[in-house]
Amino acid sequence: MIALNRSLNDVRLRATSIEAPITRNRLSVCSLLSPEERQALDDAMLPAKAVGANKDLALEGDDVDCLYVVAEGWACRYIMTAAGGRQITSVLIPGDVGNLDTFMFDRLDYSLRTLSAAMVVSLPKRRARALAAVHPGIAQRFAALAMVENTILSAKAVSLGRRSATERLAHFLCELSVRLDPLSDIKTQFELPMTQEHLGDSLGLTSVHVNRTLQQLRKEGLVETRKGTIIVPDLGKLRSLSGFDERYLHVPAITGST
Amino acid sequence: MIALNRSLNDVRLRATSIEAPITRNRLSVCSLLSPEERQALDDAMLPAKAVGANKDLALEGDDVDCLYVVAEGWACRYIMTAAGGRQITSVLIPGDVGNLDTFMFDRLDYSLRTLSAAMVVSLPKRRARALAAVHPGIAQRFAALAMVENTILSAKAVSLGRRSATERLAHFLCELSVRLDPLSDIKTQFELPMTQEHLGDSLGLTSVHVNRTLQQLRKEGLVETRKGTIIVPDLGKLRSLSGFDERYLHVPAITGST
DNA sequence: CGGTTCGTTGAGGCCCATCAATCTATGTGG
DNA sequence: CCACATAGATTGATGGGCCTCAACGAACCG
Repeated sequence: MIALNRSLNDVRLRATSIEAPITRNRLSVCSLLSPEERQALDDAMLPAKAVGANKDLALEGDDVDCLYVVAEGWACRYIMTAAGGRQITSVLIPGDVGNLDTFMFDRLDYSLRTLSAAMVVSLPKRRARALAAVHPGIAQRFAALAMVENTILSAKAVSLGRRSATERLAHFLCELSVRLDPLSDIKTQFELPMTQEHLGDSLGLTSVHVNRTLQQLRKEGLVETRKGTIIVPDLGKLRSLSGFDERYLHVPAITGST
Repeated sequence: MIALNRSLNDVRLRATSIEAPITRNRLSVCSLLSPEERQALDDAMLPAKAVGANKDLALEGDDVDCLYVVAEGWACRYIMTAAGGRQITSVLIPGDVGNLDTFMFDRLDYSLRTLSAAMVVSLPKRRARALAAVHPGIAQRFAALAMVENTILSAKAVSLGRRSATERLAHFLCELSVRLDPLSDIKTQFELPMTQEHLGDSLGLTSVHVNRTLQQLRKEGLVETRKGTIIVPDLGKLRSLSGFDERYLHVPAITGST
């Protein structure tokens, strides 16, 4: 079972054939939904669209009428300050819903942008609301996803508020290692389609300091980087360095696995 | 202990009308719920309990079986880092649900503590889930509250990641001025039952630097402080200084007002 | 009065930002 | 194939915002 789910490549291959149902979305892929609810959600999704890297899907202030699901590739939510600073508030990986809150609100409070080339699936807000009004399980699914985002945002607040640059970066990598492969906690290597500037905008640092911090981690043998992929030789060390505790991600509750 | 007794008396005076329904909670007080849904939620609430200031209601790692609603007084969620740092991830004001995510998860990812003396109402998790499984409106209400918390957490990430100490403090005060009185945006004075250390733990600063930052704001005539109350002579200036835009709080969507 | 909590002030230092230059990899057009 | 452009990674020098440590003041209460 774990072995089946371990390979992301399988899923990605299937997702590229647009005819196949979109399997990588955290809205409907959940054993907690009834089969009818899952089917209803999948039926409401519009066909996937290909988007290039560093493209804004929507801008802060927009009235968006669709939920965007990142089926493939990475994206992010970001907010600009008056002074021109950029803060990435969420990094979105395959399966994530980019603008969950559009389910409730009209105005977008952040901008939505791809980090890498991506496939994006749209779910019309009206249909999502209509489904949630009929199926309590779907409404609860929205609540569940919102609550996980809540814990991730809380963890980010802890990092931004109270952790050093090294700890922040290490913690972020630990978080990704779990989110990218929820069912195996031995994900010690993964592609990271983010520039050091992206990392800085996510971690509240400058790209220059991200660079130096990465060097520090490399020097201590905690990470290796090769052309956009991250290798973590000793996940345990990285976790203890950053105080990472994966339980806040609530993988069982979200995947529906035991 | 002594301070506790005094505070308890204080609260009891106001709370003597315990027979009356708990009106100050953002779960059921919402015109978007049907009258039956609202009634069902209110009926599920347990009687309010008085709690002193700086008391932990629950600790990180606890398996909590109730949702705690802060009916009166202030509270917060906080997370300790391995190094001993404290980060307040959310400040809870009257009406807020302290642990919304307990609706979905068993383990608490943060500690829950009062800031001032408070009245706390409990809603058993099982009853909340049972209600949500039957009433889609209630499930959506949980989703809506979680999504507002997400926008507040995102704004906090922006502050922690990209704003100076002065901007952070100013932004936080602007946020409170709206949250404390959603229906009038002219709330230029309010009680703030937080020490400078509390503020520091919320803003990712030390209490010493909060002190200096407050002095700065006072010197510029942007805030006045009197015994636990904050006065904002010119809300517009404070807002533009901190880049505050109240729309992210989505007051209309949450209160159900137009 | 003495204890405690909270606010205030000062001196010194570090982490990270800022500014700027260089290097590398990749891609592009002639 | 080379000249050139561009994006991203790297390095150095310098400075500042905030932390740390420490002491003192103020308010409150037993």
